[in-house]
Amino acid sequence: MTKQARALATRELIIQAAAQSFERFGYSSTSLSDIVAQASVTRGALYFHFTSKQELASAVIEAQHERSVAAAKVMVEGSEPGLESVIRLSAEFAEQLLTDPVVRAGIRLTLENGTFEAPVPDPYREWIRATSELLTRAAKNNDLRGNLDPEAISWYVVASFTGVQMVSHILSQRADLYARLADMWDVLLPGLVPSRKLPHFRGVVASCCRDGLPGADRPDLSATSD
Amino acid sequence: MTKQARALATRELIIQAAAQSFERFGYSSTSLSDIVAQASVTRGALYFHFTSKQELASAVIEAQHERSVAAAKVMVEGSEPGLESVIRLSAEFAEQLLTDPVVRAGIRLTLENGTFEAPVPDPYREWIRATSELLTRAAKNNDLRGNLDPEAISWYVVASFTGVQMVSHILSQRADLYARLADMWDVLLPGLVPSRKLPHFRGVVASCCRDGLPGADRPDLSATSD
Amino acid sequence: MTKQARALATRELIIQAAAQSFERFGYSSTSLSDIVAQASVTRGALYFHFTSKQELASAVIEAQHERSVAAAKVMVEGSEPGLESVIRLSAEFAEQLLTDPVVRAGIRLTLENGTFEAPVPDPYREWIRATSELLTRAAKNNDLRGNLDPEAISWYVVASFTGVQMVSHILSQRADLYARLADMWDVLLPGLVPSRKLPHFRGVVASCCRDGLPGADRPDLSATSD
Amino acid sequence: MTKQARALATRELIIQAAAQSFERFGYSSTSLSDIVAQASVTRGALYFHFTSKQELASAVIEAQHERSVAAAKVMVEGSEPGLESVIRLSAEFAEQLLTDPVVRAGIRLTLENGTFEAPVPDPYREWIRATSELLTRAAKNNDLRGNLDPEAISWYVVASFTGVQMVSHILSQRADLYARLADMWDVLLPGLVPSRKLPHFRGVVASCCRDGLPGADRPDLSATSD
DNA sequence: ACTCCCGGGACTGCCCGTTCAT
DNA sequence: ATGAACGGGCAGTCCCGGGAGT
Repeated sequence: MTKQARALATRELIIQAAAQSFERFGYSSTSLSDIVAQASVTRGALYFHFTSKQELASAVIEAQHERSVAAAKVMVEGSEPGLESVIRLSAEFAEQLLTDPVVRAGIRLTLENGTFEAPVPDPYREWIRATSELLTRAAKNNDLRGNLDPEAISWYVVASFTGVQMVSHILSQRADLYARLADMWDVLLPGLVPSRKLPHFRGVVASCCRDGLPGADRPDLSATSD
Repeated sequence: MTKQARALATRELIIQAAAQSFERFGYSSTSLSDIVAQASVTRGALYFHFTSKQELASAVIEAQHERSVAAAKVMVEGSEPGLESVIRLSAEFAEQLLTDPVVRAGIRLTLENGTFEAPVPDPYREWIRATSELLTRAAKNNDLRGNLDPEAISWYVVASFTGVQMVSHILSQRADLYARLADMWDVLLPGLVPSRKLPHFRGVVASCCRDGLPGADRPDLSATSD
Repeated sequence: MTKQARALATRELIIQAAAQSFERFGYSSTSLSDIVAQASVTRGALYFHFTSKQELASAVIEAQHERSVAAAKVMVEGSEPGLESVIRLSAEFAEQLLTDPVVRAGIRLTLENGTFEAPVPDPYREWIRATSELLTRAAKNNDLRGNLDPEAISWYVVASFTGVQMVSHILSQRADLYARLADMWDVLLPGLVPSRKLPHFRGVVASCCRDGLPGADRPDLSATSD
Repeated sequence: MTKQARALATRELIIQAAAQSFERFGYSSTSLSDIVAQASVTRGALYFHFTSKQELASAVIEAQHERSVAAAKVMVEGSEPGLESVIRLSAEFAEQLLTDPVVRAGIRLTLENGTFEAPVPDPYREWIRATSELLTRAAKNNDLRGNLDPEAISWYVVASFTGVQMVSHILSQRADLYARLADMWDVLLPGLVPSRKLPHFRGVVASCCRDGLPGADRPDLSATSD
């Protein structure tokens, strides 16, 4: 029992260390030496828990997958009105990205997908599905303008969030993620909700995404990039 | 002269071959062996034109950068109203992504950025700047709802396009890119333009993004990913 | 008692499994993982019985050694005329090779000897000695032509059998071993025994080595080897 | 040209070094580090000439194969009577084994065959074929007793030589190889040739195999092996 | 001016034989 | 007799120069 607990801890330690390296360097630029050094374990220990680098990467992805869909599940099973949930969910993902290296690594690994031949679970389908569910609920609640297709919007909301997060990553290491997320909803909401409910949802966005964060300025465009 | 022409052709050939490999495998999983095999040149030839793998990757990025900003420049220097230009520009980028391996490779390499220590030009700032320019023009033209900040919208439009392109890549190898891009504008436009002009811009989107494309269906969400 | 019996059974099981791997892959290409998988025991169990891979290999060799000298001992202590015994002994060895993986593994490990620094018992001296003993008896029985040196013949008979067995192994996986062994005696006997006794010994060979075996054809030489 | 000569020399150097290690340790106990150290070349040089350890081993085997069949070919194409050629051939092989590490390594690698999945050329078929050719000639020359089957004898002669060489290797590191080879023919000839020609062939054997060699004594059997 | 053969090392991912606490 | 961890070493192969050749 004690043994197994310790083994599990080691396993978790390795995943954490791997996540940090994968996040920084990507899959193939990360060497197992990096990981074992980070985790302060020996190669043998690593090999005991994961028989290949590939398997280790998959474990990281799986861990991220779990956490992400867990957050979505909480929302879907909750009783909050649909659109509020979607907004909160986007903020929740933002927080995961900012606080959890495993999530960041998982996202990066998923995007580098081409490297893997083995099909790894990609979270995008799940996110779109969850969002779709919530937006359907919102439509029943009359929180969505008529003539909008919940499925099309769901796909786009997920893609949009993905882009916001990535560009924020590239241009500011995600320092301005919350602010950019708020901008995203500012632009989106008027097209999504009936005018009379706009103030309400603006409030929801404000409560989720504007918790007195630093780095809210958009990047200075006058600086050339090279 | 003949020699130099031939040399230039070889250089271009190598860049093409490199782009194809970089696109598929990413920077560090691509070996120079892959590239020389693809291009049917010897290692020596490659080494003559590019003194390192790093430099070769930079050349690919630079080539993509050139093509992308060239497209933007055409729009900025054109006389077409601002918002139309932004829409057309997004379609133009979509086409580049679908037809030009160098562009796809450049995008991927830019995203993998962490791998490089050398600063490579990132195109996002340029795109945001160009978009901002165009949207300011649109505002003067009264094509934008009042109270909208062109800068915030520009940032978001670029990020949004990035996300659309990436998620389309992940879920359908970009087969449905045009359709998803049209969906994006469908969601965005109502929040951006005065109601009376909405039909007009819907038409612009339709003319750019709906050229009878296959693969327009959104992915089947009922299929689990693993 | 029960415990010890079980322990002994485990030990034997491991030796069997090890023999099968050693026979197929040789000493150093065989991994302990192979063996523990084959034997369905844990690494720990293996290390309880044998403190090193080396020792395990030695145990296999020892087991083979035992069985081989046991057969020889039976003959030496028996009362059958000398040359008959030698012939029967060769057939007995052939059967051991065909039926007992431990014997095959032991032979292979002995030949790879260079790998070991520790001196392992080699059975060749014993076999030569036993044969020598039996042939001396045959000489006293006037079954050997005059002027033959029993020692020289013994050495050669053992070497000859070794070669027959090995070439049969290489060219037919030992499928034609009995037939080739009969051929060997066919060639040897005329030089060894007085002419008048030749028919008798031919009969002995026939009774030992021609039990209606398949695969008796010599290999097709017209087929090139590559 | 100069370059190519240098390259060829390097290649040969590597094969020599590999042969020495393979001979001593066998295929899988030999590490590439051993070989590059022996040859004083870098791994890069080795990798340029041979893309895998397997391929290097095959090159060694091939080199040995060449030399062995070359010797056989000389005999087959010569005009000497058949049986004399066979005897001389056996002596020639003995000399190759004693003087040429590549031959010794090739033999060892061929025997360890099980390790390789790729079919490597085995020389045994060729040797049997050549011997068969020569013995058929001998039969026509009335140097063979009637009723003997040249094919059966050929197979056996090759196997017998193999065994002699191996047991000599095991028991004396081949120090007594010539002497044991002479013993072999001493035992074999009476059964092979007509009595009246026996003295002649005894002379042939003597001229080939008794060049004043050390280590001619048979091993001391009284010493136990462990 | 340009191409390429040949070689140089430094890693990488893998996996092996072993031990220690339980 | 087990599960977990230990290090070291394996084969492979990568990215890169230097010098001859065209």
